[in-house]
Amino acid sequence: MDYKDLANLIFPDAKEISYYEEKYPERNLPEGAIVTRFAPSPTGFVHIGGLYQALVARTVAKKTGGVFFLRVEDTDQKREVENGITGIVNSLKDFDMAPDEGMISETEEIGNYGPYKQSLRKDIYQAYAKYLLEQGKAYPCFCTPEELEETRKKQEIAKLRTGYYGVWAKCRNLSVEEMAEKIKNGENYVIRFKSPGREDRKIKHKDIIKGNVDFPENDLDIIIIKADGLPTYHFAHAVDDHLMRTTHVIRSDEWLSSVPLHLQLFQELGFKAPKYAHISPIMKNDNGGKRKLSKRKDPEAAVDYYKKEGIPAEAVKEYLLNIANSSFENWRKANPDKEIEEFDFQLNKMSVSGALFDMIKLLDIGKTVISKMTAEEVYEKSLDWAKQYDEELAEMLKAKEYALKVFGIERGNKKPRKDISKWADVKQNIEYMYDDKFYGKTQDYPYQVISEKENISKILKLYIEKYYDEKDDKQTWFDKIKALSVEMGYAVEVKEFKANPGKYKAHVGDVSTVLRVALTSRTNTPDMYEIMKVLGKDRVVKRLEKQIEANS
RNA sequence: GGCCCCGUGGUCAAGCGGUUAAGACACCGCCCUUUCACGGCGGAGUCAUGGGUUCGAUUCCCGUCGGGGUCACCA
Repeated sequence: MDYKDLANLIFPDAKEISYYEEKYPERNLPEGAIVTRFAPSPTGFVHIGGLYQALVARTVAKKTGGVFFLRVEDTDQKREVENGITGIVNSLKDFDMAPDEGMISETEEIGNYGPYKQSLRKDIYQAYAKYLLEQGKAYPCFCTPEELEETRKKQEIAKLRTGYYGVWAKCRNLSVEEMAEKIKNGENYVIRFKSPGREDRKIKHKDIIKGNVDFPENDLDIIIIKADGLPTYHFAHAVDDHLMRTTHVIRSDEWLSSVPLHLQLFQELGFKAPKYAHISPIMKNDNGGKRKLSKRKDPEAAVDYYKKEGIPAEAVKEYLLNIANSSFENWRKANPDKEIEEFDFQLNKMSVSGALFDMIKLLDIGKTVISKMTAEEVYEKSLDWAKQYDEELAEMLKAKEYALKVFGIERGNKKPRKDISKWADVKQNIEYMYDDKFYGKTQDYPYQVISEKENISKILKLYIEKYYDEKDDKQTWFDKIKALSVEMGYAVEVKEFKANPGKYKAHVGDVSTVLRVALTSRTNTPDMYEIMKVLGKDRVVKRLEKQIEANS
């Protein structure tokens, strides 16, 4: 009995690895093309950190004419969640980041390097495990969880490194006959990798992001195939990224310390190792301390949160890209209208330490992103959002022509307004342009400097009777407000008012405020001239008259 | 605890032996022929700490402290 016989005993039906090597040949891509993947587990919603990794991975692949694929790592069936894959696929779609290859629904996939769902690749892993077994580079281990726990305790008491290595690796030195015997007796077992490493030797790793990192070699005989026949992450990573011809593994930096193991696995399997880029996680401030954004505690950790809040996907991507490469910001300033894809993203420029998540900055980017949209785009997107999350708004937006006019106010100028940072802001921003909302609310009107009732109604009355003409152009319209100010005895210029503070009680801006408040019930709105145009004469007069009445 | 990573203003960060230590968000002030917003100008605010090395350290080395990761039949 030798290793070969043992391998046959364990995996009698596994194919030769040459079969898979031929089935998944090197990719025929242009020089320098980078192949990356996003490889989440279907264990719940997509985390913002996951989206971040996916964005980075996709960006470098796109930039180099490579491939970005989605592989689902569902080797832990206990943690699996219903419709987990759908959630992942949809989240990527929401951010316009659909993969070139991989899963596209719960059961379907595209691409020639699949299956892209690990639970469907059992045969492949077993073929490679068999390959290692044949060479004596792997062995079955019969230790029970209880035994493992016991050795761990012993190690702890003796203040030794915990784990399955050296003298603690009991099954490592079983004879082939003993192993075969136990298997035939029906004992449960897993397959372990027989590590050739030594803890007292160093291994050098050059990470694209972290730079040079030296570790002790791995000497742990880690499990590669679990009792259920499925591989562990480490083994699946080596086999899959080799067969799928991944060139760059971009993943969260919690994997950094597994690099010695992974490199060893690639080596012993006879694979060429990919390049690694370990991304620092996105953090959050927690009572003065930093911690990773947590799925349980932080709603903003879930990518769906941004969708619900109506923060444009584009803004989230820009924000993330900004964390990834801070030069993005300057590039964006210089190229306000270019597509994100045109930015020359540099993997090696990514920060080595984790960034604190900054919602305020994100919302600021949201404002800029939305300010650049046309009225039509704003309309479509806020309607899409409203249909899902705000019925009332959806109802308001039914009258498309009118909504377009409202969204068109001060839009498209060289200096567009930036007052909407997310779709959830839209309603309160346009509410007063809708009569049922405007009249439906009882509220104290925030008149400011000019607050005496008689003056207010006098201004409004005068304006309607003497000055207001719907056909005026903007200059005439404003000249009339000035004339009204003069007639009321207020300063016609703010400058003049400031120069002679004792001389006037108020100025033209205060008169405008009275009109604005009467017309919209608020003190800050976009350009009043445009608002009045959109409202139209009848509605303007009606609103003003109502205030005259209220102030008489 | 072992191993590994990190530490520039409130936040994201450029800089990598000699700089008035960029820029962005936030904050404050001023300006911009109506408010708000935008925009412009200006302001406050930073190299964790102690030792080296050096003519000179934010930049290099070591220690300390602080933060993070990892040590599963989870990924």
